[in-house]
Amino acid sequence: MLENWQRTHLCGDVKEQLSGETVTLNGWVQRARNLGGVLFIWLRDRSGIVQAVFNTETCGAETFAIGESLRGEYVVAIQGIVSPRAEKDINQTMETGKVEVIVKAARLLNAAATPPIYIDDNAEENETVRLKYRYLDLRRPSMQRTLRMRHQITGAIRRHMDACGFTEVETPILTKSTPEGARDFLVPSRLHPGAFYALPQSPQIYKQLLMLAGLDRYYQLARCFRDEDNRADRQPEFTQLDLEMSFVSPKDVQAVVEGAFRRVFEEVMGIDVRLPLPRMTWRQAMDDYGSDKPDTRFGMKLTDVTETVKGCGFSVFESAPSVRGINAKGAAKALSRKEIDGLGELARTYHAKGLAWLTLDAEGQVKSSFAKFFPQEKLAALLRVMAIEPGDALFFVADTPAIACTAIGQVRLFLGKKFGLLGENQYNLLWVTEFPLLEWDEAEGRFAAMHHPFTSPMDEDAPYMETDPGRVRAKAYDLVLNGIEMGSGSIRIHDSDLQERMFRLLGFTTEEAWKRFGFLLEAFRYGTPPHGGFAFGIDRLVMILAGRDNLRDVIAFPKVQNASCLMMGTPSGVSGDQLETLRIKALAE
RNA sequence: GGCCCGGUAGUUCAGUUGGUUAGAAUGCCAGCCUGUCACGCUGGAGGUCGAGGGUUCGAGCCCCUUCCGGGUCGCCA
Repeated sequence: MLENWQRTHLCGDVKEQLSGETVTLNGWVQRARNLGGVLFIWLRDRSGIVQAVFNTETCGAETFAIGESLRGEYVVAIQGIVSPRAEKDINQTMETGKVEVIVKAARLLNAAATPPIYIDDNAEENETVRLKYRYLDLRRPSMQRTLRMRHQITGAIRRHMDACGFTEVETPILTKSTPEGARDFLVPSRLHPGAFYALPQSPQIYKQLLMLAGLDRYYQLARCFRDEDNRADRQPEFTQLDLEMSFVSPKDVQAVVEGAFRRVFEEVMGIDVRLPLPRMTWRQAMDDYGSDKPDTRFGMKLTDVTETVKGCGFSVFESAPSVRGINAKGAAKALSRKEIDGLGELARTYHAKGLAWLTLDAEGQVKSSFAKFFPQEKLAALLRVMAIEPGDALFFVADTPAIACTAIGQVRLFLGKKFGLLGENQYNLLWVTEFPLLEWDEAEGRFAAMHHPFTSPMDEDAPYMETDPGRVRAKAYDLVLNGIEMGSGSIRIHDSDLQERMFRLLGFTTEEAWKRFGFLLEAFRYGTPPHGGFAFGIDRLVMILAGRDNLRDVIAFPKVQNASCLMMGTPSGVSGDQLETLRIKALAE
């Protein structure tokens, strides 16, 4: 079909070195400028854009007529001679701007309807339009760069895992619904009317069984599915690096994961990551940053002033189990009263009842929402603990420890962003360790696994599982990058008795546990090696490294917030025949 | 499920206190033009103001409902 029209070069590679050579190029018309007797066509392919010149004197009337017919996004092949441009005609803004291709012959490979969006990185089309015509949107150079970067990242990871002796194993997409965790996507079974497969939320159980099977080191770039509400950083289907290792302690798993990150940063970003990464316990992260995924690119750490404000006479502080504060250095002047009110709104979003504030201006004048309730010496003590200096602004939240930490932590993040404390090209990776094994589920009235029900308690805490479950820490660890949770892992329970104790803690009877996970408990009896692993989100990593702020930009064909695909119209209804085959009609009646 | 923001030519937007035939830019179509590079000039076509209902003499604008898109809380082991 292409015959002699197959390209000899890519558009972006047409530079001065090729001057005088005859080249054949294939690509899309980026823009056509017709000046009458001469016309300029910008030709684009994945490598870049180059200018082609049609001139009646150099290409003949027939070829010129083809050139005149060209419109945006037409697919063409051109043959011509690479020619340096005259000094005055050089386009400095173009990679290939010192040359152009003097067209000798051209062939229209395919016409194109007028595209709804212009293919350009500077275009500002609404995302709805972009997603409906995703295949056009992906023609934009920035989108192609991002997808190539994603490929580089997964490539670096695969090379690292290979070098570490891991075996990639594919686990089923059609799997079994699990009771804990997120909502499952279900697939009806034709051969078993009324029964359903579930799409995997993660290959968790399979990878543990692979350890039992003696694979020793497994990994997979696994597609995972969760039927929950979406966010800028949450899609219903996503990809994670999933890995599991036998005969290991947390530091062995962390070493492999760290190595993967170092390799990615080195190969893709040219950044040297120093190992081992910093560690921080969950307790310390919550106390200092008010988050289990601390952004350590700036300080403004939290201070626990619960003790300091005892007996201060301000009932809001005194009646709360915990009072946490931050000192925004030098922010007193920069924050208007309206902005401070806005911070209060922010704190309320995270369930704080309010935000107490105090500013000290350069003249030593105090303004505050609460100081008037304080006796002089108590206020002085508080300001001393907060290390206040003229120009500083203090903020406090009084509530349960969890709410106080989270709310003031969010105020901290907001202020960090506002005052430009988040380094542009700074990447702070760290481990958060010693997570609690359980968290209290208010709605269910029982403890729930913080990580998942196969997570091992720390040896020294295991004795308290029955007597004081809330204090038990887990052999669980998260990797955090710039305040975003990249992934989490743990050492698993490999002992059937301990696993049964865990299920009991989560409110399963032995019978229920066996019904749900019988195959796993059964398997554990046949010589399970101690094992542990990790999983981290590829999409989020690409998002951060590509400098994007939502996942849709790093996924070729993403879903929108309500989990539909604007391009294909997914999900969609199906025919009555299909429903009948699956017995779904019968089920509904 | 809650809260917040948005929806007007293909696209990006403007549209005053509710007042004549809803505008601009760009894109598109046609004509002219031999060195443009966001080419230029002339002309033209292009609208269910997301949808439905209401208030009003009169609604793009006010009210209600609803759909769609975004952000977020809950949720996401």
